[in-house]
Amino acid sequence: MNTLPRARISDVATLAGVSTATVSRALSNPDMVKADTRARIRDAIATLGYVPDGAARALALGRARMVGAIVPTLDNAIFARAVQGLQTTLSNSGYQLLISAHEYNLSAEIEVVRALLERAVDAIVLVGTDHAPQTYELIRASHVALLLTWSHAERPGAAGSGDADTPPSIGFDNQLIGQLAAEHLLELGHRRFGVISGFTRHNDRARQRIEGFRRTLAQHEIRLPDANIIEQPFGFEGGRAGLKLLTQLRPAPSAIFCGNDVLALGCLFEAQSAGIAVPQQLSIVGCDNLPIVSQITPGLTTVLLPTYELGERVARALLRWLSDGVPPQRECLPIELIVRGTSGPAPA
Amino acid sequence: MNTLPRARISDVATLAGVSTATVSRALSNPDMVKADTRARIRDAIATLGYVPDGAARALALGRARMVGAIVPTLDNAIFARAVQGLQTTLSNSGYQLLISAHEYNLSAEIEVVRALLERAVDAIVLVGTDHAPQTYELIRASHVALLLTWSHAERPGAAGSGDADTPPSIGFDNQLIGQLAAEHLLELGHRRFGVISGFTRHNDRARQRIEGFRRTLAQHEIRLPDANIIEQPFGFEGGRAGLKLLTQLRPAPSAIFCGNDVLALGCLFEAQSAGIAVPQQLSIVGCDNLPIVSQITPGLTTVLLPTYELGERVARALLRWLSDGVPPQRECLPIELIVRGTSGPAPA
DNA sequence: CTGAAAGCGCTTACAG
DNA sequence: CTGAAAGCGCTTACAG
Repeated sequence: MNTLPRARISDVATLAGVSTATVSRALSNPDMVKADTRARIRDAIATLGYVPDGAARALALGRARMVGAIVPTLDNAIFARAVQGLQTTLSNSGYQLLISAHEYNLSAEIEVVRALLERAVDAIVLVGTDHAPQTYELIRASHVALLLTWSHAERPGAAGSGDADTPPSIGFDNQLIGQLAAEHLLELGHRRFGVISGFTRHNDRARQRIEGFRRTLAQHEIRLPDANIIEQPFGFEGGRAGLKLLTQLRPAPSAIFCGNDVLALGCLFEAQSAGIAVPQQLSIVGCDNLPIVSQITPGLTTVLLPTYELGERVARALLRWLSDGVPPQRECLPIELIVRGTSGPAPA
Repeated sequence: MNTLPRARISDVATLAGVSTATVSRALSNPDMVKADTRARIRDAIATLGYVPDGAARALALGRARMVGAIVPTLDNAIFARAVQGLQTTLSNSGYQLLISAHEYNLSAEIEVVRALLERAVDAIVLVGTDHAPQTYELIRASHVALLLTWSHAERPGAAGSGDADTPPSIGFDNQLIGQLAAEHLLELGHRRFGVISGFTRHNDRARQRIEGFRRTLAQHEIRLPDANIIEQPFGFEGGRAGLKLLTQLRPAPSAIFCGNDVLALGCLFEAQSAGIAVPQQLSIVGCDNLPIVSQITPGLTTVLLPTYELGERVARALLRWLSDGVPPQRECLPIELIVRGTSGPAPA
């Protein structure tokens, strides 16, 4: 319609015949303004197509109503779903989400954090507890709220700081994931195990899952040799490669716990390609419960992580923190093992 | 370390014994500042942990180095991948991505656009051409750059505006997608067709794909009845429901084109559940080429859309636009049919 | 090469 | 209920 420069609050004020202060109040505290003044302002806003400038508002207010989140990648449905829950919930409360991925590169993360802080976000969400000391330092110096997710945090990274400095976290008990998988497979009579995991360096979730699996086996007097733990890049190919390596072991495992469903599916597909019958000759347990895993045949036995809900919970905790100033309690969302066709009795 | 309030540029200036102007220059035009002054400033920044305040910077500069993108959903890997390409490329040039999803709700989109404009983004990316007039109006009044993607835009939505007002677009030829599917299936001898699509209302991509499919059939004297086009929510269940409906037709189709891979997979899984042999009794063609479709058996015949690259291209076009001021040319990325196991000769 | 000062577009005590 | 004015933390002509 018009090619005039973007309208400012002063344009609205002039057109409505009031001061900018009144326009501002009409926008943020409507009941401080007389009804018909408000109406004139409303009309002026409409005819000018006025949209407030968030940068100016953020500068004056000291808060931008923006939250930054850094996830390992968007290329895994599990993170995409959590981001979706986070975004939707924030959005409903007038907060905007800034999203970045670091693709499992810890030093990339530092730059991403800096970029987020430079946008004057009010809070930052990070996945897991493994982050560079510099990451923690930058965030602390900036006084923005920091919430860790996905892990039900122990003491974070290498920061070495006291308990008072531990950022709050909302996530899953990753050790329990490994434990549930182990208990299920032990019950089925398995005694030789393998693990396919993403790289554990800089990934506390992966380490904890393995640890929970290993610890539970140990309680049943079964040792899990290091050689039986294969680390692979996330992706179907990683799962395939993992199975190839595990089948070369003597004795070969009869049951494999995979760090997530993508690896588990890769493992399953490779088994099918290689003519290994699942679950007759090999049992597989994953983690995440992606929508696809209940569609394929056989269905994947896996641990359900409510990640969309995780995103919601994180958002709500953050919103409360930002408004009340009270930091969230550590929280741990319930998870559950779902048994499907890829796990069965150990072969004789 | 410290619990002092966040450092401002004046703190840095004081510590370094210079003016704020000099600090500002050292940050944005380093070679305007003498080397040893620069060094003192660098040190001051380091000891204070200073991070510039983007809100103030954006206000002074008139640009926030932020781009807003609105996608239908993050819950489809295909959008997640494009967002990933967009985010990575923007990030490398110092731009931050603000992301929102509207979950296929056109009026939700208006609010999301407003939220983005209020954050003073420099540009907005929208998927497809079907948007509320108000969406277009809001963006125009705000003078932010608007780039349409996924579609190789015809005239957008209901705006009814002249060609000069058509926003630039970078996307795919969605009609060609349907055409490639039709040509392939015709060559295999099929004569009875069905389509499973997402809802076409407010979704020009879906409409165009069907149109391309239908038009190509028409060129071969084959009519595609409306009853043979099933609209379903995106998701495996939608694909399953679509197949159930199509198999009730008399004559039932021997070949089905699905608007995307998720629907196609749902259709395939339902065929397997129902004991329909694919491709002996039924051929299926999808669109997207998700990673999973080459892993399953039989592999899915589909049209490969380079969506990560799309995200990159969109980002680069935007970056150029924002720096040079020259709006991007309309662009259409190459696509290709990939034949796998779900399509085969028509049954006798 | 550097500094003093105005200005970016808002909000909010402070007065009235 | 409303307005004048200061201030949020930067940047950038303008002088020197």
